Amino acid sequence: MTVIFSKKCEYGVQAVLYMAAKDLGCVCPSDEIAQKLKIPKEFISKILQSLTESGIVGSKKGKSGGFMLAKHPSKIRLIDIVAAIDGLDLFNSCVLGFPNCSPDKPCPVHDKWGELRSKAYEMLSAETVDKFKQKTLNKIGKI
Amino acid sequence: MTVIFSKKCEYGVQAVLYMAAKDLGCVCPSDEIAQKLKIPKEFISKILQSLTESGIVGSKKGKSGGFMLAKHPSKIRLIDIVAAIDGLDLFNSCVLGFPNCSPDKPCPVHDKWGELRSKAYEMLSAETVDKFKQKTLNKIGKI
DNA sequence: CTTTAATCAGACAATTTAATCTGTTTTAGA
DNA sequence: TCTAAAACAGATTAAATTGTCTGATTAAAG
Repeated sequence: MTVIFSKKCEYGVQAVLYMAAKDLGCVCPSDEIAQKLKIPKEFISKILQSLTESGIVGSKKGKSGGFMLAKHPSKIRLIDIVAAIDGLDLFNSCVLGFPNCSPDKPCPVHDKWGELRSKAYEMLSAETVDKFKQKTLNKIGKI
Repeated sequence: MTVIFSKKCEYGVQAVLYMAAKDLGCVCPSDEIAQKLKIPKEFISKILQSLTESGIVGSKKGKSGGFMLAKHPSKIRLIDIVAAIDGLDLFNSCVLGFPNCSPDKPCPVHDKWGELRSKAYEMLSAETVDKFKQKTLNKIGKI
């Protein structure tokens, strides 16, 4: 099982961080990304296609084509990738699955969880992919 | 999709909170719990059986039987229920799904996520189900 | 112009998780 | 003792997620 994001989302974030760690505007075929990150190639290809529709990633067809970031890495927040793939329900749904969990009908852990959820949201909103360049390069070298 | 716990785990925590909100030692048939919490009855029955094996819940067979807490509510932590159903991998797995994520091979967000994960673990370890009695009663009244 | 390597599109298969079904055993109470 | 209501056990189905396959389209390069 995954931690909080779907597999699609995990792989999507990995791929965007990977592209952000390369030279600006660099074109990456999905096969390269799949190999470097050990992700099934057809799967990451599909995910990158959906990120293309979301405007986070760009694509170039044909020989020597591939994917590239559609924006400057400093303009891509982690939350943008999550929102594009998994959506933001995660940050509005009840952590215990109670129906109609809301401030006026709070579940028992509403407040305790709310704090953590806000911190997570803030972190993902504050961090842009350019900030992870060095850490991503380190990690990729060790996969 | 669920937030972080599986549906089984969400329902398991709900059911234990429900029992903790009732009188001490009170016997609850799974049908009652299913109706009050709007959970499929065969499903919650299975979940309660597994919590019985884990020693968190006790059971009484036959007519006027049902489930009851096997320990005093002040001795049941939220993390105990999570551990029994979903396990604790959640708190050791890479949030981005990178292979071999560890302090010496950290993923790009290892530190940022680590803080949040620790806080979540601490909260679930600190909170025992007796503390949610009033909030649970409030919520159940509004489902 | 042909070949090659890429995205793209959509169907399909496999796996995991969630939920249901069928039946057995147990026990309180009439 | 009989019946009803419950846990218990195991098989099965359904749904969602993950992963694969086939083929079409596109474009660079020889």
